[in-house]
Amino acid sequence: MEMTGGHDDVHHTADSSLNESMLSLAHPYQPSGIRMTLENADLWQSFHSIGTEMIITKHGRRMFPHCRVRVSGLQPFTNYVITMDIVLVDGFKYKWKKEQWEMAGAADPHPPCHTYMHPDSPAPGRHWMKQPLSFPKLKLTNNTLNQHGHIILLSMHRYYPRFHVVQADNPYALRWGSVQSFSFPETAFTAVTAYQNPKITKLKIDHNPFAKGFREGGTHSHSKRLSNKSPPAKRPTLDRDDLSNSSPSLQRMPSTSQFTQMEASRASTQQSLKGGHLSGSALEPDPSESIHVEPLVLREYNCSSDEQMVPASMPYQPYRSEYGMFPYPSRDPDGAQIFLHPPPNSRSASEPCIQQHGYYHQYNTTADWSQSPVLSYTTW
DNA sequence: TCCGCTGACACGTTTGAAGCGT
DNA sequence: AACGCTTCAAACGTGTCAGCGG
Repeated sequence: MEMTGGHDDVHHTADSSLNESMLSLAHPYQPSGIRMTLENADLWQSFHSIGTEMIITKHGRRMFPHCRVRVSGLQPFTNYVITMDIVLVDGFKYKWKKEQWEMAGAADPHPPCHTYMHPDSPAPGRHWMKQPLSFPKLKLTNNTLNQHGHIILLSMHRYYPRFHVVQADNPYALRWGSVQSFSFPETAFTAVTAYQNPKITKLKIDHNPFAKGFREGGTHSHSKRLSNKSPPAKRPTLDRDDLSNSSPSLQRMPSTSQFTQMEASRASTQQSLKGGHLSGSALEPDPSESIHVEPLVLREYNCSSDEQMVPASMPYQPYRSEYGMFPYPSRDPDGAQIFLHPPPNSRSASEPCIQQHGYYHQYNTTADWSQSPVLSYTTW
């Protein structure tokens, strides 16, 4: 079993991969050894490189690829709750035009977002670290009246999944001092009710076993099916979680920095986007900081709740901005932000907590934890 | 007219119960 | 009786398409 004390080597490995600009932002010590790795990273990268789209339907649609992560650095015998939510990348909506996504104005008002709790929660750290955890049953919907706990998204808006590791014996006794949030830029996607990019369709058909019926015949496969009935297939036990087991992993290495460093980082990010042409999603790193599948680096802030993010290792299909500016994110307008409220008095009201690669978080301190509606939105 | 959304459709996959043998 | 394996059928999940509505 992977024990907390055994990660020093990995930390060193990752730290040695820091480039100069990142080193200048790194904090000399790390407050937490919790790390999260995206297991099916290469699959995500395949989609990310052409612009991931996720279908949302009234009754809920599963994600594909779904999120599969490995956690390490937990205390083996301490209980943790692991949750996932999906937050807006920025404050814009998009449209598919001329074979690419481009901005189509400000984002629509967003409904409250559900937080999806992993069904194993709460569980001791050794359980979480024993094997990768995935969220294959999570469904996305555009039905704001959804009563099934599906995560509500808006079509034509960009999102990314976010994971929270909370030290807690039960979901009703979360300890704010130990919340760690993780996100992966390559998991950003555009929510759609129908696929826009045919490349995405093809990639999904190639990788998703549920779509095998569409592998041949292209767009005319539907009519083909009508005349080519095949006998019922045997029942091979195919574990969808194993579809990308061989994926190289993207590792999330905690590092810390402080507010002044965040400002520098933001300035750097904005500078990298000069010219108005987006080099990628709002989560996309400066290309000069792009790291490949080697241990990745993130920037994190030493606060009660951290969000850790690593750059994607592949360029993303460019987004065309009609505004000549980087789609600077909104303040996480969905309800999920409330999940990250720190306990009262834990930080100043205006202190920004996280800003990485253009993504900017600021804690809302208008509600304290005891009043947080997160649990009422949490589903598992 | 354009564009996004919805439901029907047929197919493959998953799941769990039932049956059988050891 | 308990266990493990196989078989079967229903449920589920998928992308495509036509039609609808704003």
